Amino acid sequence: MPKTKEQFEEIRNERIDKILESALRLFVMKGYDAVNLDEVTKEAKCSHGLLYHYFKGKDELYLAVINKKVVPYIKETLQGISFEQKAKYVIHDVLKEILKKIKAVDEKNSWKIYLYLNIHLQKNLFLSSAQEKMPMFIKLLELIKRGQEEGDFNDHNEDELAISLLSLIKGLAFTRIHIGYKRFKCPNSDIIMKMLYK
Amino acid sequence: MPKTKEQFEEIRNERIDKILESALRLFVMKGYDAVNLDEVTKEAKCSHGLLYHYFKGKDELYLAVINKKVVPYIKETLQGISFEQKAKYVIHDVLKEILKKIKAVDEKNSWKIYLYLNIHLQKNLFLSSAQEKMPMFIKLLELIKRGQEEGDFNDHNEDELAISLLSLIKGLAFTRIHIGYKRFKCPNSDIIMKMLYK
Amino acid sequence: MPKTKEQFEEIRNERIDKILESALRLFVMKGYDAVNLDEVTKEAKCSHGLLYHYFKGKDELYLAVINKKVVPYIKETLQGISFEQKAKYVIHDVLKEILKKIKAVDEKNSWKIYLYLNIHLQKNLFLSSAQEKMPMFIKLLELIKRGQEEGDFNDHNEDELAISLLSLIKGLAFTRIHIGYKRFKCPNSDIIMKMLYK
Amino acid sequence: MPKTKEQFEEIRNERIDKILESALRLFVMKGYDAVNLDEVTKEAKCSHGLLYHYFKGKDELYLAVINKKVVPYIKETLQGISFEQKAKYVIHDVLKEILKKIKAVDEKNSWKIYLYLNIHLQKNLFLSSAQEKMPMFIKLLELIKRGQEEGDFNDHNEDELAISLLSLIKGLAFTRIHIGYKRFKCPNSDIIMKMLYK
DNA sequence: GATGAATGAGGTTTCATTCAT
DNA sequence: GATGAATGAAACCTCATTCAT
Repeated sequence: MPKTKEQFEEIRNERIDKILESALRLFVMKGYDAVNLDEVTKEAKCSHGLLYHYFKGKDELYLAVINKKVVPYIKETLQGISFEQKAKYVIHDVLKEILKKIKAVDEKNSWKIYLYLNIHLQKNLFLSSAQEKMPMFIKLLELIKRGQEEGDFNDHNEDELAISLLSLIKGLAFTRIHIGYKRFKCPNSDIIMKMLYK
Repeated sequence: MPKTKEQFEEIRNERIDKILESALRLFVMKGYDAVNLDEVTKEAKCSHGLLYHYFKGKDELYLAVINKKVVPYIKETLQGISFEQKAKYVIHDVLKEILKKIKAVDEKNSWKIYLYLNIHLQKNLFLSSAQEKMPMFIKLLELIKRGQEEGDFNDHNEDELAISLLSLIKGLAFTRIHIGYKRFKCPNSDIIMKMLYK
Repeated sequence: MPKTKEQFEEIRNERIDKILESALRLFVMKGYDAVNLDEVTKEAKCSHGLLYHYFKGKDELYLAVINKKVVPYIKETLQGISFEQKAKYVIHDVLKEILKKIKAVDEKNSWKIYLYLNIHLQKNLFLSSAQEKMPMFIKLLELIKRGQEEGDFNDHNEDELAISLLSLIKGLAFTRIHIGYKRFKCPNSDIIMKMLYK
Repeated sequence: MPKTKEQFEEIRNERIDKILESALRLFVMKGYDAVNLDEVTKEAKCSHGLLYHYFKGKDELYLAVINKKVVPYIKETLQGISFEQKAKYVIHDVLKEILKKIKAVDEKNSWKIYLYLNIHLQKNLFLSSAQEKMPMFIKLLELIKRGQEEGDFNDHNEDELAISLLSLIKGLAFTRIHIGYKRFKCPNSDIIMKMLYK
């Protein structure tokens, strides 16, 4: 009995997902250049041919990881947060949500956060053009300004504050990944918020 | 008559230094794997042969950059600081010294700081064994504990605080490098110290 | 639809065999170090990449030549010989069989014999550990001892006799190879057996 | 006080000798291609420059080893032998002399014999033309013929006998070198002479 | 859709040789 | 005579990518 269209579709998607997951892990752990596609195919248990069937090349695979895995994850993570509240609550909520993910036993959370911030803090690679970057950064700047106007945050330059915050989180994700679950002590969100408060 | 030992020594050192400087820049800007030795030799204006005359290979070149350029620079940077004072002053002094370097027009400062922290926060590469790591981290832990005992710092877990601090600084150096001198707004050390204070 | 396993297997084996044959010839004619893989690939009409697809490196290629080409050949050559007879007949049979091969027009025979004895008489290279050596030597010792007990062989030290015999044969193969088919006068097996007889 | 001409001469010769000795050992142990001149200079404790001051290159160094070390040694070894006696006595004397050297504790003896025979049995290298080869071989052929006429040797083809003899000796030297002094059991010259006798 | 053989450009490394002093 | 720094061609090896089936 031949498979239905849906079944084919499903197999297809599973295969693509396997490749993306393997690629995600490896890109995070070793960095773009150190990854070789042999490892990816081995981990995803597929042939070179198939990988190239789905992705035009290494670059596009990387982009696909970002667009299919990382960005949706970040959106989902932040989707429950109300941006109507006072700025300090918004930022605190975002921070708590992200730290919760970083602390999670499942490392994948940290991978995605790390990759996301890595892209947003880097002026770089081939993807620079393909990727409209910094939306998160812009949003954060607005929130900080609002927080200052609302009288909650200190008067340091807003750029400084935003960069500090993002750098810190990226650093934490990086450290979480490379130091392992057990040895990693995640700072409380309150510690971090102190940077912003008056 | 052969050249004197001193003459050889001097030629040697100059050439080695040139190579190390080039390598330092490239390792920081592109990461270990993305660097190819052609670039290094081109930048250092020497042949492949010479590079291999002085360094056994890419690995060893990287290690030499760390040991000859980065570690001494960090030591020098911190050497004026008195560790006799109260812990909060020590840490603040260290922080100020490091931020001053990161803010400097000369990018090299940030390179070295970035590489140093990268190694110390990474459970890593081939150098893991060759390198007794984490001495800075250990020292920082002690200082934080002392600061807590002296009643200046909050009671958050000291590991958390240390990792946060180092991650933040590394992130700043990274951002400074990749975002360029002019666009980079370095946070004031007071902002950062807030993470520690009660 | 992918190629069947059998098809792949066949392509693979043909190509591998071509490479091994080229490598065998070159290793014998020039020695391990003088061979460069360019020659091998040119002779086997394949790319560098393919060679490395099948063999991890030069070392492994050499080992594969031994294990896939030389050892089986020796086994096959000696397989018809009955080891039940008196020792002097066994050795004489082995000798005749080997000399027949060395005298053959097709040089490949001498290559394999030469390489085999080269390995067995050398306390050597990288393969020392990977290779359980000297089994032929051990066997030969036993046969010589038996021949002495049977009253056919002289009473010289059995080690001396074995080494002489193998050295001689290796020398003949070497000479056959480097002096060419026509100029080579292979000694009669009777001449050689005289070394052993009373 | 300046050195005299003779003193300079002596230093010079000592230096050259050191280089030749190192080269000899390495050429024998590793083969021409596997030797690199760095090893030679290291072993001879001299600079690259000096080596090239005395020898035009690797080829010439090899030739110098042959002409300055190997050939004189062989001549010296055989010089006491009377060629007036019956052929069988001449050959036996030569054989005894050579085996005595191969058995000697000092490995150098075997090195030189091995290299000498290697050249004479090989149709080869760059030196083929530079080197009038085979004089020993020619001489041996004459002796064998004479021995046959004198009724002592068997009637096997004289070429066969000569090649067997030289191959055997070369094989022994090779084995002696690579198997070590202690494990090597040198065959008695009588064993070998049996190949020739009626 | 799927396979893995095959390619070749380009990276890393080695080493005979030259050279200024 | 003597040094060792310097060169560059050529070796070894890797890996993104293509291709026939």
